[in-house]
Amino acid sequence: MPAFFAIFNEIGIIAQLARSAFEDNLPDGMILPHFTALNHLIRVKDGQTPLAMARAFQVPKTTLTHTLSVLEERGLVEMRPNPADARSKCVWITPAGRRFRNDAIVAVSNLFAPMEAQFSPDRVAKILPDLTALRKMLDAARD
Amino acid sequence: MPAFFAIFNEIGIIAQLARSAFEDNLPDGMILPHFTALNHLIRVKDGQTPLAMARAFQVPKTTLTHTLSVLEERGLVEMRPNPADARSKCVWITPAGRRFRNDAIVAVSNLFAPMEAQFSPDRVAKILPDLTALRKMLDAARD
DNA sequence: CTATAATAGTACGATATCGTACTAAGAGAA
DNA sequence: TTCTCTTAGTACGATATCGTACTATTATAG
Repeated sequence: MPAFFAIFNEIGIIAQLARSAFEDNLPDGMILPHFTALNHLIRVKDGQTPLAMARAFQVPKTTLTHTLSVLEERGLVEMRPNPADARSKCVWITPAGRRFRNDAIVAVSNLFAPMEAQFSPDRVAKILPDLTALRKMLDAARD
Repeated sequence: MPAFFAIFNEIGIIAQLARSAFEDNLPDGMILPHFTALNHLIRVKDGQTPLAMARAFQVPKTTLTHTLSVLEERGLVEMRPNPADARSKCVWITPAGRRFRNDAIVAVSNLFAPMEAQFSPDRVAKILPDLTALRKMLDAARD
């Protein structure tokens, strides 16, 4: 029993610490989900629907509505009607949104840089596949 | 750059999925932090101050105040004055709190059991030290 | 001993997350 | 076409998290 318990516990703590450290490097009032949404729009593509994004992040769609409304208020994304479906919308990142995301990437690089001395990228690369397998297992278990 | 980014991203997703799955197995209205607090009081010891617990969980003390007030309302913990310091309190787990925690442990065991077929405890044990090292590094970086 | 600083906890307000219920629109069956 | 079911998004309310500011108490400097 304790094996999974221990590992998920450790992972939970790491997620919390990493998130905290990351958010300390974001401008005031911005939090991880704001960055995550913008990053997704660039890494995957923009013009997606809010629902598609909610599924990608595994959060309820009401949570996404809220996150996007914040980003829209701050001019980091733009919501346009979906030409293919009048119920729906498409989310586009703005130039300001791109700038914000790029600045955050720089900040996080500075945050991680000193860690590479203690924890080599090789070592990171070695655990990543196991974590990915773990994630896929949980994802599948979610039926 | 992408190494740490990728690993913290994966860890964040796993934490979210595991938390979700875990909370689905808790009674209505109870969430992970409620269990975490009770579990800590048993695994470490009860009679601790709220501040000591807040530090252990790396959350603001106001968050702990809220969590403990919920647990107290539900009769799962008891707050008593700290005989050594009149500003302070001590948190004691009640028999109902112990029952709740034990039930949750059983539920989570059932949740993890089917996963052991796909992800052996051996494999889990192999990544755990790396995760612990990662956690300690983040903890230290937090100055 | 007294004045000041530090500490434990809480009150309060802002924002985040999420569940339920609703509206509007699309999809499929008869 | 029309009736029904599903889907996309939002409104709303409940709870969680967290920062700031406050009170009460303790520790420390002088």
